[in-house]
Amino acid sequence: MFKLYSKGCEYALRALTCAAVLNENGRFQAKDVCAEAGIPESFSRKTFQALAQAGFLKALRGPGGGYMLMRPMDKITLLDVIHAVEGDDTFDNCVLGLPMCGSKQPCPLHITWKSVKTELLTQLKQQTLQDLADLAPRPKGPRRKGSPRPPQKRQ
Amino acid sequence: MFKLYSKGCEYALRALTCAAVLNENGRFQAKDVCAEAGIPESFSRKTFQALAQAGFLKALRGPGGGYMLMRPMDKITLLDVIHAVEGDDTFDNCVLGLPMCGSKQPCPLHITWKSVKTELLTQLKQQTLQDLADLAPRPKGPRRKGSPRPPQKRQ
DNA sequence: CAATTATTGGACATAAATGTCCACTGCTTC
DNA sequence: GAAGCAGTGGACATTTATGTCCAATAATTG
Repeated sequence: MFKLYSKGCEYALRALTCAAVLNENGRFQAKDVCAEAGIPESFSRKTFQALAQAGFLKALRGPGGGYMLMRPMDKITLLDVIHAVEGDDTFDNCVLGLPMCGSKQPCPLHITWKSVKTELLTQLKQQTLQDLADLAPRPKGPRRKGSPRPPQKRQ
Repeated sequence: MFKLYSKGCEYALRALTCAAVLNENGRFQAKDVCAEAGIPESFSRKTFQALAQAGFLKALRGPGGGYMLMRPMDKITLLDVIHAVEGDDTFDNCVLGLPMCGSKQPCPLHITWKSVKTELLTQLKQQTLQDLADLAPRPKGPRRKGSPRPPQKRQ
């Protein structure tokens, strides 16, 4: 039962990957992006809240609201998202579940796992949301006819 | 919520790591090894069953019974154990949870994850149970005064 | 101010992982 | 064959992860 991250985090990455597709200026609504990504809306909203509280998204309430990316997509790494959703210590625990495991008292798997983890973290720090969006399949035609209700005072 | 493998698999590795300590000839009993490894016995027994069915352990019932390693410890890799407990496809699923993801239609994270996974699998194939046992802290003195009931016809 | 819209956060529901228990089978010994 | 030992497998209990719902909040529009 290997898992790189939780479902919530998986949904966050999928949502943000296609958020760029929906709107060029980094704005999107939960409902739209969840439908686009094919992920459960009610559950994914929780993750958006976490991302908002972590400062990667700004929540805008009311008509024409939604979420706004606080940084350009190429300035948000995958590790940023993972840490925001999972906590900063996701990759810190001992693989064998030994509480005393550390550099002083390494578990038998410590060194092995450390080297693999280094490679993993390097990759997750290099790749950004922009990279994901660029690789994502482009939509065939225009997704929707303009914003469903164009904001007027905002932006 | 990163997880390299399930609790059952974690317990298996911890148990087998100290199985060598308990008995030189690759024999051990569930009760002893669970106490030694500090893992829940009832639950871990299920994992032993899986390992027995996978052919890595041979179960011996009756007095003086227990489990016997079917191969020398340096011939069983960590990946062997993981596959036996988790199934052969633990590391095969798409990290973003996309069903259509594959080499033909790679998800945005496909290449990134593939390279990390290759490194991970290489390590898990190189490291054996013997390596884990060698790295495990040696017990200070004799664990127990001989077998609690030395088998006579067996071995 | 009233109505509408979109996020918020807590309560609740379900599913999956983890953990426990016990009657049973097979084996060994006497 | 009787007794006891150790693994087996199914049923059950608990915990965690995942998923849903709804009243409340904040912002926009008229």
